[in-house]
Formats: sequence, structure tokens, C-alpha cells
Amino acid sequence: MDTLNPALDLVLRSALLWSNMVKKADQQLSVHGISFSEFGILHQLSLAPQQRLSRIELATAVGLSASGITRLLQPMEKIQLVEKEQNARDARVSLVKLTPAGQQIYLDAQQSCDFFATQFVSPLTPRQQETLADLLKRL
Amino acid sequence: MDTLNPALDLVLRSALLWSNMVKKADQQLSVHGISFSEFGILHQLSLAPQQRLSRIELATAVGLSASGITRLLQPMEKIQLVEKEQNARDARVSLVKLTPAGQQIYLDAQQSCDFFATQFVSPLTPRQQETLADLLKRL
DNA sequence: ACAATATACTTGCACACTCAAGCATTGATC
DNA sequence: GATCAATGCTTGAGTGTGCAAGTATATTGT
Repeated sequence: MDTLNPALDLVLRSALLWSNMVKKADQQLSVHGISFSEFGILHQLSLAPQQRLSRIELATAVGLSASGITRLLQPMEKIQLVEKEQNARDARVSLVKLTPAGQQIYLDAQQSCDFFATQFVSPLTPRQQETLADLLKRL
Repeated sequence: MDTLNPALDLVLRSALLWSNMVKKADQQLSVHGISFSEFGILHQLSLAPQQRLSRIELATAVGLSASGITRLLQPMEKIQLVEKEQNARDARVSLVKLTPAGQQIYLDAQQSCDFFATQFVSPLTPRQQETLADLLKRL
């Protein structure tokens, strides 16, 4: 108990840091009417070829379960940030595609998020930011 | 869109990484009948002087709201991992104290969590783990 | 061809968490 | 010393998410 395992300390600190970070990001994004999770969805879609992905792909890309994705997408479809498409080869998969409106919201939100992210890592020098990104990629 | 802001990329990657990490940690801890949040509570209490903290202190230490703490502690009090104590100087605060049973569960769970944490950071060399911990502390 | 298994979701239920409102107590100001 | 704001906490209502079970389609083995 006196000498704490550094790995455990790292894990606990990170969990706290990350939870606070997401809360702040959510706050920034609330101006655009979307949550950090929704931003993640839009982000992944905008990076995807033809800006569309299956729900399962989205789930793993943003770290949610399949059911989480289903429910998260419902309101986004309703306000037409995304739309459903069928997959010709497999009738089970229902593709999610970014609409022009969704694209626009994403670009707006991205600015806020860019700003936030830049601010968030600003205690580190550019060199350190690079190192951090590199180390995290290996986990 | 072509060249993504590295800071934004870092933030999004981290969110995914930590969310997956917490899920795995939760799985490891389920053997002991506690969640990662509950482990965090026990951990903070075991580090605290006299192993007791106010609910507000706990909240900020583990990254939850005051109401989150209230509800999280209810079952823990019921199975006597922690107990209530009054603060002599301020009747508003209700201190939370680790019981011997709670201490024992914590020590057991800590072993699992140590193991998990060590495994989690094992893709990095000890030197890199140190660097990572150091960089995260500055955020 | 047909059964058995796997995959891509969706839905019902449960749980964890937050926010806003409320209560009790304390501290500050006049 | 009375009032008014601030603090610590609890509770009611709502949101986000997961798990297990269900449905539809696909794939595999015989």
C-alpha cells in the first residue's frame, strides 16, 4: 500500500483524466447540439470511404456496443445528420451514411473540438504532444 | 479534413482507448463483486488519512458528481465496505470511512487490478511507461 | 437441399450517472 | 444577532449505455 504499482496509478489517473476530458468536450460541443459520442460518429463517417459504415464498424470505431449505436443513431436520423442505406451484398447490414447536413454540422463542431483539443494538450510542448500520441498508439 | 489536427486525433483516440480500458478493468474486477468506480472509491479511501473522506472529496477524486457518489455508496454501505461517520466541526459533511471488510476487498481487488494494469501498459518499455505517466500528469 | 451455426442488427430491461431542485447547516454582512 | 449567500448532501426525473434475448439474413457442412 505504501508503494503503489506505477501501472495501476497510471490507469487510475488516466480514467479520471479521460472522464473529465469527455465532460469538457461535451460542454464545448453542446453549442452545436451534439454530444461527444455523436461527434465521434460523425468523425468516423467523414473519414470513411464514401462516408458510410455499417453499424458494427461504427460501434468498434467509437467504442460502443451495437445497441448503443442503434439508439444513438435514432435521433441523428430523425434530424437527418445521417441516413440509412442498404448493402446490396448483405441484407443484414444497414449502412449509415453522412448527409450533407451532417457533414456541415461535423465541420462546424470540428472547429470547436479542434480548439478544445489544442487547448487540452497545450500544457505539453509540441514535441511532448507527439511523444504522447506515439505512446498511446502503442496501447 | 485531409490533414487532421493531431491534438484532435489524440483526444479521440484516447477516449476510445480509455473507454475500452475501463471495460476490461470492470471485467477483471467483477470477480471481486465490485466495479471499476467502486474500486476507485476504495482506492481513494485507502490512501486517505484515517481512511476517510467527505463525499465531495471522493467525488472530485474519482471524477463523479456528488449525487453519483451518494448512489454508488448506498450498496457499499449496505454490504459494509464503508461506513458513515459524522464530522464534529461541520454537521453538513458525512464522512465515508473504509471498514476492515472494505480494506480486505480492496487488497484482493488491487491484486487483480495491478495485474491488469501491468498487462495493459506492457506494450511499452518501463522507460516509456514512465514517460507516459509523466506526460499525463501534466494534463 | 437442409440443418446448424454465425452475423447484423433491434428491443426490453436494468443500471450508472447527471442535472436541477430541495433541505440542512455554516459562514459572511450588516 | 438576523438575514442572505454558500456548502454538503439527497432525491426525482431523465439520459446514455450495456447485456441478454429475439429476428432476419448469410454461411458452412453434409
